[in-house]
Amino acid sequence: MSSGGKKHNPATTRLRLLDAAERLFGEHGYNGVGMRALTEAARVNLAATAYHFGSKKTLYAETFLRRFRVVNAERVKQLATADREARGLPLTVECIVDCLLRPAAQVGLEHPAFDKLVGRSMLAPPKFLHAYLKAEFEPVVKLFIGALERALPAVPVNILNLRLGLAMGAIMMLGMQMSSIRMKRDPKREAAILKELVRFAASGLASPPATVGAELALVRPPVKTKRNA
Amino acid sequence: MSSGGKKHNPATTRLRLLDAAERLFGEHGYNGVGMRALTEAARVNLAATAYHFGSKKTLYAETFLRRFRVVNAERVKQLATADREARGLPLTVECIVDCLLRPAAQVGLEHPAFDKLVGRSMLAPPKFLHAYLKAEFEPVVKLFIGALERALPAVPVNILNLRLGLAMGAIMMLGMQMSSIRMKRDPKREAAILKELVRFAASGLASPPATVGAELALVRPPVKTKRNA
DNA sequence: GATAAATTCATACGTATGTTTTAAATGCCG
DNA sequence: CGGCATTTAAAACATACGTATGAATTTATC
Repeated sequence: MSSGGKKHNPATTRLRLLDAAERLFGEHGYNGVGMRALTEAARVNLAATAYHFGSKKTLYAETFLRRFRVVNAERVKQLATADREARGLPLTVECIVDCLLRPAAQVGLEHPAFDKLVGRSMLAPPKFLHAYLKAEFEPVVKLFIGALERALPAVPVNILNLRLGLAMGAIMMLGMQMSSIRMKRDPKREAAILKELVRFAASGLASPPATVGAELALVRPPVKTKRNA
Repeated sequence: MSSGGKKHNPATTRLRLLDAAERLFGEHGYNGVGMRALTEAARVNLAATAYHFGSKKTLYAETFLRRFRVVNAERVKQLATADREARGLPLTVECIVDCLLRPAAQVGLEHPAFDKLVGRSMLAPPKFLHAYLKAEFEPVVKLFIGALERALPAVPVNILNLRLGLAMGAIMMLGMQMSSIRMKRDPKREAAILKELVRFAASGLASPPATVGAELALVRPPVKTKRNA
């Protein structure tokens, strides 16, 4: 770059872009929003995206990571707290599921636009997102699967993996419904719905396996990585 | 149209378009596929979409309806059969859920591309799809909610509605996972996974309500229609 | 207050978008 | 044969796309 340029507010441009991206990508999908519409909604120059994020794709990825980083950190923290307070005893399934879903519900309620974005783009993320998401989620999933294994020794781990996926589908569905309803926030109602969601997911996770396990051998085929315990 | 034109095969053009649309829209989303790419993949003239479907949007909608019509018809049929064989007794939850999920799993396994399309576009369908989908799904949902009410008199109907939505999220999640795995079809394994899914969903549906019900009063706000019982 | 770095700006580039319009070419039915 | 529906190729339509450029302007540092 040469010199020069005009900065109206110090660093709000990044945030304005992220907020507009969260809302618009959630409403119309990645390919449904052009840079013109996006930058105008953010009241920002067309070239600002390239300057602050490098490309539209990177902005999209950052829109996810900004929130998921805090969600996943909170998940890990709540699970650790619960684990500490249990003093060696295995956690209940409802407790584990609560640690998993509460932080997501929290962020979803505070940012309904993000809920919509997740529902729209998380089930089938564009290929360029895979790397970002894998890095962000893998360790968290590993942690919770471990806790579930200890809480449900009777359920084979591959079935736990399958069921955890189903539970994540459920929460996305709920997020979509909630975010498209739009009403005044009501802590009592929100707590009740979260409780319902936790109950639903925990119920499914803890139910006696429907299969002997051998027939399900490959719900997920073994991922071939170098370091694969 | 003037005159002229060349017809290679009698009426395969429609089908080739629908098949290519199912695959490509599932892989890249509605806005991620251009008419040029689509018609070339279908080995069909660029103008064929306009001729047979009128527009890209209509083709997209027809891609959904072609399969959902058979899925929903099969759902209704299986529920009716089960109801007849029960001779007045209320159906079990697992049976109802089986009637709901088996036809979808069937079609999903036979057409993995459609599974992908559903997972990508069903949670947050483009606005122009709403009308089509509502007309296709509303009566079926009403039917199954009725059956669930009879099977689970202890669970308030608004909670049933919520949970049914969660269950649909779970099956979409499963469809996505399955369709992205890709392996030789294995009837035993497929049956086992369907059983797992049914178990998961039925478990969640039948669990004792976590809330007293009043606090949840408006999971879905009352839809204001003219004819609203 | 000067100098340099960071940021914003307006604009332009090349390509792709969905749709429509030409025209001619083909198969089918009566 | 004459008419009809379908398919094709080719081109044009106006608009939108994501990104790059280089200067203008603001902020930071001395």
